Amino acid sequence: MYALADCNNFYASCERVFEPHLENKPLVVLSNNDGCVIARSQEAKDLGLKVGDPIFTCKNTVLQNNVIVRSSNFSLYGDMSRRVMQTIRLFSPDVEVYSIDEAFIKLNGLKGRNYEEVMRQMRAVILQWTGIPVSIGIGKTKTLAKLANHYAKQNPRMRGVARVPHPSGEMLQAVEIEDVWGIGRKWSEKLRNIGIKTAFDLASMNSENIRRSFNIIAMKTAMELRGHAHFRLEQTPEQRKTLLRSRSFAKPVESWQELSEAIASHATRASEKLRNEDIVAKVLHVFFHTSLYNQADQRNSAHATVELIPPTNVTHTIIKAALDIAKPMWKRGFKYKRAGVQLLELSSGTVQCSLFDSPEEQAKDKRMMQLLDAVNSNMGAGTLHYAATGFTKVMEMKQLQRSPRYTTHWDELPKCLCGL
DNA sequence: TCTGGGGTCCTAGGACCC
DNA sequence: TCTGGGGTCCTAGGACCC
Repeated sequence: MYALADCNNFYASCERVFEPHLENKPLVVLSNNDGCVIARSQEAKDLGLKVGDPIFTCKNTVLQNNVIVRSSNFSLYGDMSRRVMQTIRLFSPDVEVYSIDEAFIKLNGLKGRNYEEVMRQMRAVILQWTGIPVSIGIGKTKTLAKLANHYAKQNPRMRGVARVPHPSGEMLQAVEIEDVWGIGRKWSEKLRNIGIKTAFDLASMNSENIRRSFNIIAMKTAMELRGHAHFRLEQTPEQRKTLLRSRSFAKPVESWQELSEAIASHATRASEKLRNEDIVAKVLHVFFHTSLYNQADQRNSAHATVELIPPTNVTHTIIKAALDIAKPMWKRGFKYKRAGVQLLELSSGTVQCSLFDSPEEQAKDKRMMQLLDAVNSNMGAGTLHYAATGFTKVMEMKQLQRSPRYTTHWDELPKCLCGL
């Protein structure tokens, strides 16, 4: 048996933990640079605000309903997530952290006990210790646990915990096809066209037909709905295959100076991430482009790939390689809106050196990176950085409404929540 | 005026091998 | 008109997830 614990309106709930006066009010959290809605409180959902809506198109709804608007505060969300996950681990050792606000839990260790009861208890503890409300779904497969979770959220009378019953027909009929885990917009549309409208309908479909019309994942999803497990709990995450660092600019960028600083910054962040995971990259991809909403003659998109020989995670090596391939692609006169650096063919362990590599140089680079990481870890990110990342603040985000980083910065600790 | 930032997997088709 | 039978690797595009 599996359970899925999913935090309710996670980012909005995090904002509320330290600002209880936001309870029961419509609240949205925006993407980087305050562009789009990425999270909503229930009240904001009820007003029809959608994830992905550009905030400037929602102006009327926001003003008329006094919707509270917050910039994203990932330091806070990441730390709150860690606390929730830690609490979950006290109830079962078999936990897969599936996303920042969700975890699958294998319930086998709880045999003989009433699963719903234990999960209700866990839910209460998480709420008490972290202030975050969660919903929990229980089922024979991960897909069914997801489905039960969705059902719990839709039906307040479940008080946050639902379990797929035997027989499962009624609950499966109550869940729309697009709400099934693994069935997205395109497939839902296609399925609806052939009369498949609910989870129950999909579970009743012939497996081979599903595989032919969609793919093997869709087929496995249908089988999971019938109670046959195909997706396992993945506790030790597989080594990542790619790593991307990119961002839109708060203000469009025209000069090579600013663009190069942005690319160097992304290269820096990506390299740090590599070292953090003790892996190296063999392939580097750099891209930048103007706004997708520009007129055709004002659009420009550039990307290039280069092999890193030997594979590396050294910041200055990656910055140099990135700038070397980016420079010839930059065109004067375009307003660039986004840039990024992607690393591929990642691997861990020993690296095959090439004939002309110098082990002495590599050892030196390694010591330098260790020192760099140690300083930045002790004294704050960016304390020590490469000049190539610049001083123009091109990477600074527009974040007008960010709440304090209550739990991760000494200067921003909450001083008093009790009104004294 | 203003439109996020990450990931994974599967499939088809083409190029190549014997 | 007829035109072998197996493989692998790579890439682009499209689907999905949060």
